[in-house]
Amino acid sequence: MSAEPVSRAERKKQELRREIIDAAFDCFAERGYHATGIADVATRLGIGHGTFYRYFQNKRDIVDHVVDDLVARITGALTAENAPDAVSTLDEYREQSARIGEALGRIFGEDPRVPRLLLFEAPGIDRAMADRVLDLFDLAAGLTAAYLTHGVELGYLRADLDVGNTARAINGMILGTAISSLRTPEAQVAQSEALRRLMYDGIAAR
Amino acid sequence: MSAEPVSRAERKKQELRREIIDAAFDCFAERGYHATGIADVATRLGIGHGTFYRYFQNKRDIVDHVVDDLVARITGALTAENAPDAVSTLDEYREQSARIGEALGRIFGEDPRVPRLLLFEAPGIDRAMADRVLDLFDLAAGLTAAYLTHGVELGYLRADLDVGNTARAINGMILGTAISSLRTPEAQVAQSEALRRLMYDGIAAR
DNA sequence: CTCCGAACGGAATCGCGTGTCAGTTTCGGA
DNA sequence: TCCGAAACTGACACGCGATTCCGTTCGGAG
Repeated sequence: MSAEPVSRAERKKQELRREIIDAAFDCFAERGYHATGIADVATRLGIGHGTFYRYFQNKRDIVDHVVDDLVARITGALTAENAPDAVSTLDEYREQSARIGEALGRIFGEDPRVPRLLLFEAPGIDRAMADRVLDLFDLAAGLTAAYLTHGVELGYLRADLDVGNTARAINGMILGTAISSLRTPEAQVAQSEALRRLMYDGIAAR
Repeated sequence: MSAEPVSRAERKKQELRREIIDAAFDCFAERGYHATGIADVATRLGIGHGTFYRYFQNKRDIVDHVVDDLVARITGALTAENAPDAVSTLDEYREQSARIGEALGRIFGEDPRVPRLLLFEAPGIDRAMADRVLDLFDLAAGLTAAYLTHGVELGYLRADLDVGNTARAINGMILGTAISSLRTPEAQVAQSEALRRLMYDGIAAR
């Protein structure tokens, strides 16, 4: 982008940095944060664990980078190509939510290590990390709320909708889907469909 | 119940055992499992940490007992005085779910340490502990599914309801409420109402 | 009051994992 | 081919916390 001193060696360095982050993700997600030592991460890459400290301050430092990565991927999927004001009818909205659901399903369902790290490991590391996870939930709730608000304004959603709390409820269902997929990844699609059905039709007999 | 050799000293012993479990719960929930040492738990009670090992095998052992306690409290609230077949109309069902919601709200909302320990600390301890948490989710899903099945059979719920997956979606919303209550405990009631509204009316305009 | 076994406390032990550092290797330029 | 700088390595030095162990205290039976 700006600077251009990418001197071959510099590129190698960035590449190793990436690999360390990926290896750390693997270890943390598989064995758990507390159970993996720096040595484990290093061994997985076939480097000495001293080298690790040339790239990251300490163990706590790297898990932040790992989570940065995940958060970026998720917010990317959430915002990309899906502006709230791109739709104007209930049916279009339903299609859009299916699209978003698919994107999330791809991230969470395709690799169980993602939800495992983000939902099971991260919150137990630290107060600070737990707060990051809660921040992510808040961010997602804000996003969902924006969609709902848009729908209320255009009139295809109930006028008396409690936008904020309904958004949290919907995100809760998504969370539930992500967690279920830890045990039964194959049920994910049906789960996602049931979720949408609940949103649009409720559960009551007509 | 059965035996009667409760020799005063024996009662004292059981009492201390209880106190240790409670103190451990406090410490784990406040500082986190990995951050609290046995010494912290012992100090909080004013006993030597050697004494701890007269009551529990090791650190891992006690957290199991702490979780046992929580699980018992939750399943108790879930099953007590709320049999699925106690209702026969949609309105009654709605009242019953409100009652269950209140019971859960009392447990999760009244003391944020409960959801914090159960949802944020426990899953990161161990695979085994993570499995216990997932088991609890499954149990809850089964329970919710029983309510839904009953409603479908009596005809006040949609005949084509995907019972299992809808149950998981509903539990997800409850989960979302519990997590929200970590940051905004006061919103819990509104959250719970929005959840029920979503279940019964959906989000679409009429 | 005396004695004995159980309960207790906390100093000492032990193992483990983080983070450091001095010696070694690699690499690019001259 | 050689040199210096930068990167890499892994043995080592901690510190920390779980668990053990033994001298001391307590409680209640005789």
